[in-house]
Amino acid sequence: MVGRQAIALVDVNNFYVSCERVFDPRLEGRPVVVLSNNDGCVVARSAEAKALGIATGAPWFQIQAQAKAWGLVARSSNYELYGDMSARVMEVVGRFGTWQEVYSIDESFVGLLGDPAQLETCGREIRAAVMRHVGLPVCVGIAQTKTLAKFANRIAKQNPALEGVCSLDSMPAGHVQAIQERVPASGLWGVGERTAKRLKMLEIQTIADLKAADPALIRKKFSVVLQRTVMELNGTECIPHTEERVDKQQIMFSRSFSTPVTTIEGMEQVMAVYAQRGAARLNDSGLRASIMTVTAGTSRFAAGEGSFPAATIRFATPTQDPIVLTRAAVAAIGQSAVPGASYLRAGVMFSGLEPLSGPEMLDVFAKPGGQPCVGGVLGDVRTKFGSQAIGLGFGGLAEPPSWSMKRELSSPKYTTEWSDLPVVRA
DNA sequence: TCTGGGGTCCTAGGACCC
DNA sequence: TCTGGGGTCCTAGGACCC
Repeated sequence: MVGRQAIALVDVNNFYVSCERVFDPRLEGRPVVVLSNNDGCVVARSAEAKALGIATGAPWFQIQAQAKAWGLVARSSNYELYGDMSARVMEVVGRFGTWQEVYSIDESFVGLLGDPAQLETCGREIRAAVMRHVGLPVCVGIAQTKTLAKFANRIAKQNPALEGVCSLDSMPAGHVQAIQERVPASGLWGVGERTAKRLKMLEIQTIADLKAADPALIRKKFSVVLQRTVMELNGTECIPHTEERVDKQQIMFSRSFSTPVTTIEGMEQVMAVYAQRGAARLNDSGLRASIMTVTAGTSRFAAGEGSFPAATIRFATPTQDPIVLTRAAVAAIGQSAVPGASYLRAGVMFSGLEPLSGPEMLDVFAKPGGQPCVGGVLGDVRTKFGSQAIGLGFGGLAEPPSWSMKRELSSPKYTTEWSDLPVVRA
């Protein structure tokens, strides 16, 4: 048989934890968790931590007390490290595919070609290559559609005997069927809690049940999204692969604070900083925005109504100018925030995006051949001298303000800061 | 005291037009 | 007084994902 098409889903096992382990082998074999921003809750767990019964999303303050007794190690999330490791994994995996779609920070779909035996061999080669070049463990699921590749990947993860690779076509059909009859539909990519509950009312409980359901009925009662899932389960490709990332629709910068902000002036400071962080993202993406939404919120867990102000600003001329955006964001939050409310988070969101084009703005900061704008210059300075090197108003403070994010347990930026390069002694 | 941040896609409904 | 079909564009909200 020549050239049968298949799709592989390659993802890194416990990605954040595995990244930490590459640079700190003492973490090997120990329970390890990685925490969200502000060291709030658990976002990644090692197998040992899962075995302890620690759930994703578990608040750190609730498990911290037992950490010592468990020998549990916690790390703050270090997105610079993970982002850089991700790029390395994607590059290696991409070498094996006829196409590649990067789906998330630790997953990509790749197109493979071959008979079932070749496909499985290829999966093993991908796994070995990523381990050799990047030092991270991956699992590979191979099948005819994305939905099935995801499912195969799950089988690979849950059956150590498969050694990280599951090619659905190499498995006995009865075996696959048996698993599908056992696993609830909610274990499937694209089927969440809500949908699973509604499916149950139609006596559709397992993946096998869903696979056998009438696609037309599913579309009528649910959506075309779920109909596609049903068809993909039956081997018909319905979810297109997009090699090039489609243009972004929106760009956000949103964060919780380490301590509440209760004054209007305080929120104006926050917005001054956040608008600049958002503007920097716009600049990095080569985009400008015609709509900016600023939001803030009190704790979702506090008693009472809470306050969730939101204001939308439209710009007659799309912009990415941090001065314009900061000024507008500060004014908007000043008008919509409630004095005395105990705000815990804020964000800015940009939409109505379009590419920066043409040097229509005459600017003293213009650089030859580049985009002439303040945002670009600020970006260059940050790249060269560090992210805290320059900013406007409160965004230029060298010492972070009191409400800034807490990241007490962070590992060094091993691969992206010269000063954090690991030292090896022989 | 403490509870993440960033996205995508789809649908329904309203405004407006011919 | 009752009463059209068809279309576009935009927005809000739901559901899901990692």
